[in-house]
Amino acid sequence: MARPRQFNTDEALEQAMQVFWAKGYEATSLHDLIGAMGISKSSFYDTFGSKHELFLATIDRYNETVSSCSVSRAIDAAPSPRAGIECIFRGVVECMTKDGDKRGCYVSNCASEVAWHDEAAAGRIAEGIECMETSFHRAVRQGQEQGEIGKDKDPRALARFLTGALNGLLVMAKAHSNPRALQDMVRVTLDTLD
Amino acid sequence: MARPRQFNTDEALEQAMQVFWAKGYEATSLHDLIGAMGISKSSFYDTFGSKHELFLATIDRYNETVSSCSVSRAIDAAPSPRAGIECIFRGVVECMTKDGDKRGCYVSNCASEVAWHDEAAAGRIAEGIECMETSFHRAVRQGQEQGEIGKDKDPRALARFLTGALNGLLVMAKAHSNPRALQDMVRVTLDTLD
DNA sequence: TTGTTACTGGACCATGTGGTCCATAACGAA
DNA sequence: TTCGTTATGGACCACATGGTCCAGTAACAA
Repeated sequence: MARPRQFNTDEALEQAMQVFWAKGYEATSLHDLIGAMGISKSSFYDTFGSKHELFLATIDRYNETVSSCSVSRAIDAAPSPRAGIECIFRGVVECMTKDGDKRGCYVSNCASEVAWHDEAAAGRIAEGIECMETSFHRAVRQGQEQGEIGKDKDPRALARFLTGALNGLLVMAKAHSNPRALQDMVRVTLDTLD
Repeated sequence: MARPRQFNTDEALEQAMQVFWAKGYEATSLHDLIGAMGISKSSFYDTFGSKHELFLATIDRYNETVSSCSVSRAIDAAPSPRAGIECIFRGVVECMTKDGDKRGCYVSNCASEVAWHDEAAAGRIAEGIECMETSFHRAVRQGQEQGEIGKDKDPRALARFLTGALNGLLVMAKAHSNPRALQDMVRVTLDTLD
């Protein structure tokens, strides 16, 4: 063995994800990527193989680090499971209307853009979606145990519904800058938990 | 005056929309477009100005011909407003799981891909979304008058919710090929109408 | 027949595309 | 010091990109 790796692969992957997230897969060029990653073209191909392989890797990374945590973490941080769910939806509305960050959810964006052209990506995207569902499922069951979510509801169905509603909210928010429409949507969504 | 127009502008626009719909804006090249439209590059630029102007025109066209009709039409064709709403959601599930047409909704795809980079497009996309909302709003009010949708609900909020839920369903369906998840989502969505 | 117009195909443009290759440099371990 | 490895920058590739321009052709109205 000689000379250990210099640049941080994870960090480069993170930067690449940010670019894909901000611009979309097709609209992102190699130039954009190596610029953001801070590595040379040669290193790029040596380490990540191709633009497409890199892309797949970023979805994996998102699933492992962002997706699997963000929903779960929000729920764990909140005073109760139901409050956690509410917090997620209201947080999305706030984030998408107030500041400039309208990127939405990476896996949701990928689903819209590439999921049905790109089999390899589709599998990973499905994993990401299922991961959200699982987090919601856990929250719903906990909420039901604590009596703040109707016990007559099917927790799996509710989790799937919440996952879909969240994705829908993100799409709406990208077009519709009117916060009232988003707030209305969230209100009705959250009412289903009663 | 001499020689009237030969190729049908509307038809060409329709074809262009189909390509953008199938591939997305960025992934569509001029080559793709003029091939599908069946016109020469020269005519393309003479008539439509640029790829981007053409794109905007396709969104307008979608709003005028597809979007404004599809939801309204489904509702009008159904035996009752509520049945119409149900029909739309179940239709999406069937369409996205059974046959190969996973393109989803044009305006929804555009919202995800370009809405927040592209101001000009965003306005038109917002119009499209509002159009869906309006159709749902009408259906909800009619359903309430006929007693099949809870009269205690705010029809505007419900319409916005349904619009969001539909968009969410489309995103889910692109990734998730599992029909049960989609059916679950639809069931909970439709339960809000009670 | 003539004039006007709609349209085409192809040449041409600069630049960008994803991708390969390689000589060279930096560096750490043996 | 030597050797193996990691990295770089730049040359190079073929082709695609969106876009312009124009000579030529086809069709119709007057």
